[in-house]
Amino acid sequence: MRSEDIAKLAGVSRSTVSRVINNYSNVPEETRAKVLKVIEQHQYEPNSFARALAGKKTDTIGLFAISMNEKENTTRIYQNNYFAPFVDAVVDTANARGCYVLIHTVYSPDDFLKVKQAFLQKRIDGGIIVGTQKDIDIVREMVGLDSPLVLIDYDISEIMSEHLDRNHLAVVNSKDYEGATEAIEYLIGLGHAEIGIICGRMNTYSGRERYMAYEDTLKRHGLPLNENFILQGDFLKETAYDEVKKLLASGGPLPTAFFSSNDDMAISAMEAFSEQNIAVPEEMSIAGFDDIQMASRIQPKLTTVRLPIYEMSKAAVEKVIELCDSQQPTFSTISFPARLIARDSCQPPKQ
Amino acid sequence: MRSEDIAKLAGVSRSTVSRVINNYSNVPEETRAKVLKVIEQHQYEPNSFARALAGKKTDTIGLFAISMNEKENTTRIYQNNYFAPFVDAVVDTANARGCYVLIHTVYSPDDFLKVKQAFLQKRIDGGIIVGTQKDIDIVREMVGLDSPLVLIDYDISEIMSEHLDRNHLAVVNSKDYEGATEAIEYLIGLGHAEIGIICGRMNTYSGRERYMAYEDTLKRHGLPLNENFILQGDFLKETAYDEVKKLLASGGPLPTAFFSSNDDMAISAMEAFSEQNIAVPEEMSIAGFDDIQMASRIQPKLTTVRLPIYEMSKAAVEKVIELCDSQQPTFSTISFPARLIARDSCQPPKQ
DNA sequence: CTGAAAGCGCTTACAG
DNA sequence: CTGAAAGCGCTTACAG
Repeated sequence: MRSEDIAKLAGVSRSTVSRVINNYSNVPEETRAKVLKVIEQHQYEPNSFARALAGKKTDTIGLFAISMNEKENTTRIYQNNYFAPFVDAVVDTANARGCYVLIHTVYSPDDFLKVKQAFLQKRIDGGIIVGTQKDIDIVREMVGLDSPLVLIDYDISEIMSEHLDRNHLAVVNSKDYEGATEAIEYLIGLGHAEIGIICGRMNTYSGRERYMAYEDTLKRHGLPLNENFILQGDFLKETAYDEVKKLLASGGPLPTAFFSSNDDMAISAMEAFSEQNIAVPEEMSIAGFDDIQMASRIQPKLTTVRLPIYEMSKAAVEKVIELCDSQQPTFSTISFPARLIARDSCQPPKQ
Repeated sequence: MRSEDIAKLAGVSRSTVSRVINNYSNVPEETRAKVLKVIEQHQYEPNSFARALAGKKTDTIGLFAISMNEKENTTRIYQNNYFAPFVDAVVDTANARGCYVLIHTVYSPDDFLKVKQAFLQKRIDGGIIVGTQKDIDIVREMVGLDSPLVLIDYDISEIMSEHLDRNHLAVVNSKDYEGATEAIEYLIGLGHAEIGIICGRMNTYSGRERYMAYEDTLKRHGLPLNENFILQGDFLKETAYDEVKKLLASGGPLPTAFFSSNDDMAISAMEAFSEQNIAVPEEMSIAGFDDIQMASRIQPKLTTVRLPIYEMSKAAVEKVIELCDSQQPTFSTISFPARLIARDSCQPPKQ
């Protein structure tokens, strides 16, 4: 069934059929009704490719999740507790706005070709990239494609200094620095003076921000920065588990609290401690970041920093759509607060 | 940049450009190289819509997650521990096969229009539907669209009796009945005689299968079926929590073990019990179904039935692609085993 | 081996 | 208000 067929059946031309489909105002109500009736009777839907070819939008946005450093065969991306809610929220919002979403994951630099193709082949009106690593070259390349693009979680100052701030681009961030600061000050307020950190991947924006907040806050409070208490994680639970075990095995002194750069690692750390009979929170306080679903379902319930993922995703979707609609290349950026959710995994240090 | 431009630059016709893009054999190596060079220089990618219009495939498959009974504003679909891994695995497999995936969620019957449109508008070559409820009318309608379609988790006998088994259709299931049977027999083997169940949504195939396994197995072993121990759940954690609390509040006798139709509910039940100081597994054994990520990270680690989601998803993707490629309408079905993973949440009943 | 031409199914000036 | 026509960017018989 093509518009031609509908036209014949309704006794009009394809032009008219097209006009009613596209809601042109200059179609008499009677004609419109006649055409609409035939369309409904036959469940006609215009071929989306033909429409797109003829200049309409695709009504599809791309969602690309970058997860370069994930190890093979371990947690994949949607089981990744960080990405899953973004995917969830983006699809949700986009669907509600009548957009389809094309999803692609990127595990290696080669996979990037696919996301470039999605743009170049005109499969999508615009795209959202989440989880970009610190790699201004890739960002430059993507921005160079000159399609509406929204980056979730990327260092704005880097974009500014590279003068990438005047294309069809928007950046949506969360205030990780402030959120992490709040968590650490909470720990300090509880009386902790020896605070360790499990780092995230330092080549991501959030990984660095969360770490910097840790370092700055300790310094500001005149607290020692003990190298042994700075565990090199990568956001993955296995690594955090191993690092904690290693610290424990070393037999050296322990901090009284740990701030973990994400919940997944915080929970592994809890496991590692409890296996060594170090009670959380009695003997060791742990705070996480992200507030993943599991955080409130384990024992003790995890104190963490909540990321406003839904709001961020929604903003990202609205931004791409806005960029698709507007002619003027604009650059914009928006940052959402991340706030502490105090639960049961932290308490004052033992005397 | 269009094929026309490439053609000019390479000194050939569009036809030839198209031939090299589509890997026709009758292009001399020299010509091919010349064209390829220009293509690469300009990062040219053929417009996917034009290709599709001209008869090529879209190289896109649809993934539709149906979640009709989810309550508003509560767990959305990708945070849904059942769907997330399917999405993960499907995207993964499809991407690896060079396919894009178009995702859409269905929360209400109205949303179904969108999935129909995706087919009708020819946006995708074929689709995968996961989470279809027992609604043969919708299935009939989808199958009637006459596009390659794979159903994950649907009652095959229903399809057979409706004679829907000769279209571009495939069904991918897991052996929930056998898996649930294994779990219940394990409980029985441990010595439990009073076994309760937390039901899933009975309008889904897996909800019914898991329940039937429970009923049949108890009967086969001559064990009593106590109505009070049959909790009406719907796969959602909140409902399970409430139901367990209600049972506890009733003050009536308790079973010594519960089989929960999914892990999410099993974990809620554990919470509810522990809040009433009923120790799991000492005083109450609990077995779940799905083996979600959280199952092995909570205390006690949950005994559950593992669903081979990755294999199922992979089969689904391969099946749609196969259906897209083949001319003959075929019907096929494949069923994957689900097996018990015994962990720490079950033990023999207290004397 | 390769180009000219028709066709895929739409949309949108253009002309009336 | 509405139809004929051009055009979107490809692919693929067809003819040579």
